[in-house]
Formats: sequence, structure tokens, C-alpha cells
Amino acid sequence: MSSCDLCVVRNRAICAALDSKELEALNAIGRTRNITSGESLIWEGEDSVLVANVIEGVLKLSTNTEDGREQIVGVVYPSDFIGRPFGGKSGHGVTALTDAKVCVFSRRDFDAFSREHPKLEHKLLERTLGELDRTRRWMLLLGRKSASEKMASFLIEMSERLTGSGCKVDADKPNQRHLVLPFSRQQIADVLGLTIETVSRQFTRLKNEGVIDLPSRRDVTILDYQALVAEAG
Amino acid sequence: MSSCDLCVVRNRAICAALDSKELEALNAIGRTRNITSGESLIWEGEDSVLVANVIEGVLKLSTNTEDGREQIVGVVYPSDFIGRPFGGKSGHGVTALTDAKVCVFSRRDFDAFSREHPKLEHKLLERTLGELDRTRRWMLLLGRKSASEKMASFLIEMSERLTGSGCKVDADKPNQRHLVLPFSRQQIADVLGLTIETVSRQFTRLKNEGVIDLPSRRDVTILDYQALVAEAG
DNA sequence: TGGTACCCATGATCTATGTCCAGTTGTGAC
DNA sequence: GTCACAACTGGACATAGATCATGGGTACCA
Repeated sequence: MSSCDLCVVRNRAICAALDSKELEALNAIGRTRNITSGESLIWEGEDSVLVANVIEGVLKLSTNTEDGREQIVGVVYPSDFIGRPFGGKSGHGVTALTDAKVCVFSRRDFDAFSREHPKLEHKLLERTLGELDRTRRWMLLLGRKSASEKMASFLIEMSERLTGSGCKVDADKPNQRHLVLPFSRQQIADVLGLTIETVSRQFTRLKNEGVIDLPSRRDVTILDYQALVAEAG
Repeated sequence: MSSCDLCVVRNRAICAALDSKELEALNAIGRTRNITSGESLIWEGEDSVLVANVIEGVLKLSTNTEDGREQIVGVVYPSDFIGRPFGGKSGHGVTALTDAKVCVFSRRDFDAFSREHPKLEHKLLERTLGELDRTRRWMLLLGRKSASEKMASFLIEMSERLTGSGCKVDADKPNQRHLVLPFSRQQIADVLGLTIETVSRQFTRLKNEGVIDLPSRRDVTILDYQALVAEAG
């Protein structure tokens, strides 16, 4: 029995394209790896040497200007794919925001394997097209939205992406939900293209307006989801 | 002889993955279409019904907020691929910036064809991965760069993308190059997440500093490429 | 050759957000 | 417990870029 049979993302990651025999072959060239919060798996600008599937945890993709400003260009969750297949350099670093578990492959091995398995490549293509859509939507936010619109959009996105892992919707209160952010205030600022102070002020404003509650630094209770949707623009 | 044999992007578009027999089959489900400047091929939010290859011209991909602010999320050139294969809605409109010629396919037909031709899907995957890299790089610009850095980055990107079609490098003057922009001032603003006034002021500043010259509204002569690189941050 | 409509440049203001800094809260070590 | 450090909040002020307003080019059409 291959260890993949026990994998929690077996049916959601790109591996879902493979039958058990193929999966065994893929498993033979990969290995699982644990990463602690804050640790990097890939660095910006280095040659692409490895790719991976996320099994557990949340990781950020980020780029920096030479003088140290940072922009988070993507966030990946369990079952998401990481890395740049088919050559080239990695345009962004990949760093764990929480403790994480990933299934890593040498990029060369993975490239060769995927070229022989069109169903896998097809899954990867669908996933990449989806990621491109999501990224382009985020460009509208970065280029054209105000700080308050950015914050509202961020909280909505978080409540959608964290469903199941860090976000619970109570059947009694459909307009209300609770989430545990995998981000510090600075990281939220780096996602939204704002400063930490602006993010902090937006949080307190939303709290004062009764739209959210902040039980602790990493916890957010959305009290009025519709108000957020209206504010997201 | 299929009409593809005469196609100028035959060896650069995703079609390059196909042999002449396969190409004939693809050609049978596609047709060329001329688009005049300003005309749209795909509208934001509509179901994805067609995909296409660009043969001639330049087109923009853009999204809008409900109250009319626009962000250009991508620009496509000859040999680039347009549209969203494998279902879903189009997240952005596609509009010609110049007169253009494209090779269009029904999305359903194309989906079916590509699933039967892994080499085509592979090309499409490589192209999509490249586009995702480029898009993520642009996020750093939108989220973290100043107006002057944005303008410098824009002019550099233009001089790179237009090489061959609208940009000439003179061997005598390697630090100098000429380009014909496919954008109005407003469209440049929509690419950079700025207003038209800021774009205009940046142009005159760069001109006054001797970094560029502006022979006409759509023409830019870069006089000091290195200065632009330094300013792009 | 004059009209008209768009596109662009530029000056004068305004304001959202950045910057700087001081104070507070939470957390983990010993 | 308390010490030390990092994360966060919030006030005061500065400013890049937006907004508003005007006038000049340039192309197109009659």
C-alpha cells in the first residue's frame, strides 16, 4: 500500500488524476516534508529545483523590491500546488505561515513524470488557469480599491478560503462566521498593498461599526457578512 | 494545404505543438476573425464560449468595479492565447487596442480537441505558467511601487514586449530605443493603477529630465534606458 | 477653412494613506 | 511573578497622488 492512500488531499490535489498504480510511481519520486511556521521552501530568484503539493498548513508566495518592500502574490492551502514546473527561475519565495506538511518532488523528476501522464498535466493546467483567474481578480483590488474596500474584500476571501479548516458558519446565524487568520497584521498589509497601521485602523473601524468582533489578535468574528460584501465594492 | 501553413504565428503559438495533420484538424474547428480597434471579443462575467490565438494586433484584458473604475489585468500580443478553456466564466473582458486578427474556436470544440492532444495541452500549460509569473510580478508593481517606479517599469516592459513589432533598437545607440505605444494615456493609467493626470505628469517629468523624448502622443523615444532601469526599483 | 470632439497637459487644491513615534497589550522564558 | 520582546494600536503630521478645472493641440469631417 502506498502512503498516498492515507493522504488527506488524495482526492483534491492534482494526484486525483492518477489511478493507484500511477500514484505509486509518483509516490516513488516524492517525499513528505514538515515545515515550521516562518520557514521557507523556495527563495525568490533561485532556479526552480523543486515542486510540491500542500498537505497541511498555509504558505505565502511573496516578492520583494530591492529596498525591502514586500508584496504577497499568493496564498496556498492544503491540496494546492507549489513551484514552477518546466524550467525557469522562481519569481517569488514560498514561506510557511503556519506549521505545514508538503509532498515535495525534484522539479526534473516531476517534469518528466508529468509529461508522461497527460491526465496529471491536465489537472495542473486547470489548477493553473484557476490560479491565474484569482490572481487577476486580485490585481483589481491592488490597483483600484481603497483601504476599506481592500479590507472587506480580504475578510470575504478569507472566510471563503478557510471554510472547513479555519472558518465555521453557524446555521443559526448565516450572516455571521468565525475565522482564525493565518496572518499577522504586517502580512495582511503585504497582501493588500497597505501599511500595518492602515490595516490596524481598518480593523478597529470595522469593530466600532459592529461589522466584526476581534476576540484575539488572530481571531475575527464576522457579525455582518452582508455589510462586508457591500463595502467590498 | 491548410491555411495555417501561411500563418505568421504558426511556430510561436500553441499550434507549434502540432504536426501538419493535427493542425489541419484544429484548423477545421477554427476560423480567423478581424477585429477593429476598440471592439470587444469577450465580455467580463459572461460564460466562456470562445477561445482564440492572436495573429496580429494588441488586445487588453480588463476588469471593472461596479462603479466604473477599470484595471487592465493583461495585454496580449501576436501568438498569445486568449480565453478560459475548461468551463467557468470569463473574469475579464478582452478588447482590441489596435486593429487585430485572431483565430477563434468554440470553447467546447477546443476543450475536446485539446484533451485529445496532450502536446497542445502541454504548450498551453507552459504558456499559462508564464502568464501567471508575469501577472504576479505586476502585483508587486501595483501594490508596492510609486508612480515614478510604475512609469519606468511600464516603459521597460513595453520596450521588451514590443521588440520586433513596435520597438527598434539602434545598434549605434544601445541605450536608446523607439516605441509606438498601443495605449492611450487613460489606458496606461488603467494598467498602472494611476490616474491619467499622474501618467501625464510622469511623462513630462521624464521628458524634462532627458530620459525620454515624446515626438508624438503615441511615440516614445527612450534616450537613457539605464536611467529607466535604475528608476524602476 | 472652419467646426467640433476628443485627447492631453498643467495648475490649484484636497484627502487618503503613509510616516513617525509613543504607548499598550500579549507572550514566552526563567 | 516579572522581565523582555514582539505585535499591535492610536495620535500627530506629512505628502504622493487624486480630484477639479481650464486651455491647447490635433485629427476628422463638412
